[in-house]
Amino acid sequence: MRMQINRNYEQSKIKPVTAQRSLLLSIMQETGMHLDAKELYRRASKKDANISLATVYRNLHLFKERGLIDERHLGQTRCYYEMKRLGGHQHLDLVCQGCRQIIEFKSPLIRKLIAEVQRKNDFSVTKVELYLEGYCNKCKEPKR
Amino acid sequence: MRMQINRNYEQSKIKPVTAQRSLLLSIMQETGMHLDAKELYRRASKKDANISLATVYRNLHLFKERGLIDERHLGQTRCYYEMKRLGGHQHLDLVCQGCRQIIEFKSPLIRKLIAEVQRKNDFSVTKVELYLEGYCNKCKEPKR
DNA sequence: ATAGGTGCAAATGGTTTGCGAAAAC
DNA sequence: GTTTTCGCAAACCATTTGCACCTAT
Repeated sequence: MRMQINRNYEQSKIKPVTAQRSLLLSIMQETGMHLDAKELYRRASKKDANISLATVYRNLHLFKERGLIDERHLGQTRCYYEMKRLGGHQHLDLVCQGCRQIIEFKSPLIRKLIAEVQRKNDFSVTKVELYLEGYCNKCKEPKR
Repeated sequence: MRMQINRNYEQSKIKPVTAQRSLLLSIMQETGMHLDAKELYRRASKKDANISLATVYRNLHLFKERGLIDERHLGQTRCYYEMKRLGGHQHLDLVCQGCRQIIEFKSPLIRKLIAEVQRKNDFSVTKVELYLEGYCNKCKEPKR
């Protein structure tokens, strides 16, 4: 099966350019939000009905390793992925237990906290995962 | 199978007192650190060779629901559990990618950050999961 | 030509669940 | 005696992997 190949990631560190990789990256770029593997697979399948979930997983690992995307867990058993942002991409995710929306929260305190950890514990940070669960303003009134 | 029952959790909100529940809670209390279900099961099996992993899982859910323990993910597919601490138990976990140890880090910045979220986003926080991955002072010099 | 990627189906690992036997109250 | 839990094995779900085939370079 031969496909149109979008080479707009050629300058990146991804070695062999394949149709599947182009497709996956362009979906992630357009989407600009957290996607899990299944959802990415669902969206990719609309353009390439033969793409397999294994390919999605393999390439997510590759993209992560090459620093193109970030992985977050957000308290789920599955993982979420999103394109890496430039600059201060440190943020806190607020996961609403009512509507399941994910709200991003940025604050200078996050950078300060990370700096404090590095200094006080001599710990060199490579990955930041910060999230809170609770109820957003629309979903207040928790069940109990 | 009849066992000695430790009733020291009778005042808690756990409805029927069973030998398995007493055992599991006492192990968690003695241990005072992050345990995953398998490790808790391993330790419980030494005292009660017949206890099943399903019972461990079911009771971990129960304890969590009743507010006796906290659950954390720490970037793993499995979950870790620990007894709930009194007062400002908010902390950040540092997960070392070298030796896999988990270091707890406390800072007033954490409370400030959470307060800021509640105020600025009108988000009512019910669960806090904060962790960083990286290399501890002994494991510095990441592989690449 | 060849290193490496892909699809498929099977394997894995943590967690959950249906069910009949047994314990708690 | 009734309600709930327990142990077992099977089911689940996200993810990973072995393998034969195919593609990019």
